[in-house]
Amino acid sequence: MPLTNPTATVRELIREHYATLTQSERKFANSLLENYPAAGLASITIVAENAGVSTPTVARMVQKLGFKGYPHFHKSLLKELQAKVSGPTQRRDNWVSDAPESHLLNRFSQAVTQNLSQTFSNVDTESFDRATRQLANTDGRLYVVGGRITRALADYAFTHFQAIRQRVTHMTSSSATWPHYVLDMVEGDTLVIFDVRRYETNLQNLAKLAAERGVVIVLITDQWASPVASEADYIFNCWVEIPSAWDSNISTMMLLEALIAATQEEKWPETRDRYERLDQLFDHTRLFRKFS
Amino acid sequence: MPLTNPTATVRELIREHYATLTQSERKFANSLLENYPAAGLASITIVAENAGVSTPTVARMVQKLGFKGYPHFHKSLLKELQAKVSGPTQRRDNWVSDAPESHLLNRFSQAVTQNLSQTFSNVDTESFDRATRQLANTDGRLYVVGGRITRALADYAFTHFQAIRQRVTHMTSSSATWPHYVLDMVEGDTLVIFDVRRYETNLQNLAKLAAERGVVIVLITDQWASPVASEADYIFNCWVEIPSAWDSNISTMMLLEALIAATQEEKWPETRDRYERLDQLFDHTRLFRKFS
DNA sequence: AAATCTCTGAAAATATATTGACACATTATC
DNA sequence: GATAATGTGTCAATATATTTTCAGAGATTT
Repeated sequence: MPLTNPTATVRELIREHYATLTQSERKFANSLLENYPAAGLASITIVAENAGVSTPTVARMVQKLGFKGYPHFHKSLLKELQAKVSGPTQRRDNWVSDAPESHLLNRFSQAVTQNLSQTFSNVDTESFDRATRQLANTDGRLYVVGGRITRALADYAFTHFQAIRQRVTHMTSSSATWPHYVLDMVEGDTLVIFDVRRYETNLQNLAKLAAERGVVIVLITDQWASPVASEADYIFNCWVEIPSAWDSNISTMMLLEALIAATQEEKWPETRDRYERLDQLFDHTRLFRKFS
Repeated sequence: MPLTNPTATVRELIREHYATLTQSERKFANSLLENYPAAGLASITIVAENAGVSTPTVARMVQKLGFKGYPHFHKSLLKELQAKVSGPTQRRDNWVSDAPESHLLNRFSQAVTQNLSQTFSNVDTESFDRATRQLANTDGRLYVVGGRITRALADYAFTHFQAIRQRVTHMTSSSATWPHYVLDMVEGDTLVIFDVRRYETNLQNLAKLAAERGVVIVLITDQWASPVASEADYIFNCWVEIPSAWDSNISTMMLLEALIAATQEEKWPETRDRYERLDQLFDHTRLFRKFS
């Protein structure tokens, strides 16, 4: 029997054919509906056993539903699951309205959306929260360092963390000077390392030296993880692939900003005070226009 | 190898072991994470094929994760799925899977998505394309400058543009030195200015001086537009509001990366050549690990 | 109550999945 | 630049899953 409706979900197919199902076939159908779709994603043997029926019963029933055999049924269920999970991601409301789909901006936005989504869903919340508390801890110094490309992110991090808390240091990207900083690192200090591919050997050495001195290391890296990971206490992976010769750091930036926002929230009363004083200083120097 | 943590989800296990995975194992890991958990619920043959690796690779990897074999891994994934579906709330969007909706990460991600979407749909494609051609034009010099916060973005832009084309200058954020640069600016040069609130008066002065000399000005600013806009030839507005005391620069970064990507595409043959030479230089200096 | 029909699961036959052994290719190391 | 180490896929063996066949158990009809 061909599929009456090739786009129907298995659930719908079962409803549709329920009347023609035999007793033990219904037993399986119920078992599947009760735990949908997981109860149909194992092997026919296991699935049958869980439903309390024999394997031929299951095989016959899926054929009744219009599938060629159990594997066909299995594949169909899987596809449904896939569609459900990737549903929101596929939603492309980020298109640039007046450009064709193939315009770079649209290709780019799609890749970026994908990356952000991946990055977000791979953050371990608990780890994030603990890292935040560590970053807010002003008992120790906070060091920030980046590589060739990520230097800019380290700089951005520095600027913001400096506004939030005291005792922040940006280690310049010239690795020759790093030992000078390490000299003063003590237990309880925090070192934020940005390292995306191509990973820099110097950063790994730095991490090792810092770890030896009891410094807590927060690593922000790409999805493949820098070798620094072996020394790091907190690791955040950012998806960075875009259709281009280099890697995107938008998700890296997002993770960084999220960390900054969380740290700020953690230290709020103190931070507000700092912001106000900073504002007064700006007013005084008249370097900036008042925002209107 | 025993399971280090028998209650960990497969996703967590992958994260935990990611550093020790080999290249093609990661290929599979990524494929699974991208379509989790569906991409791991078919047979090892199909799963491997979808990820573009061989079956033994998958088998070896799941053993690394601590499973006895592929069937064990499969069963584990299934159990997760079952637990999740039968859980209280079924709604899990793309956002952080294991965090409550009110967690900062989720609030943050929502705001960021909103900003990116706004920014994208407000880009004028034609203007974008023309700006790209301007940025790719090596007849004139390309100057990049930013403000207090956006200095980091200017730096990022500089690093990338320098890889793509010749004749790029990053004007340091110390405004005292800007007149020196202006001295050499001529018609046909390009000046990329980053200015988000609070807008800096010096940048406006700089823009005026540059515009007088016939320099094409590309402005990347926020949704309210910096006063530099009146001097600028190309204006890109980025949505920057997040629930925090400061502004987010993720959409700014995205727009910048899009411009870089487009410029690179515009000049592709030349750029590829530059990248290759850059790679050789890196190989030579051995400052970086080869990506694996 | 006998005959027939339908349903069901046991078991064999067949197809497919999984794993292990090996050889080649690639990458690190000296 | 040679050598060792590691990673990867092909292939074969083994195990497991799937389907088919078939005989017996119930239900239904005559």
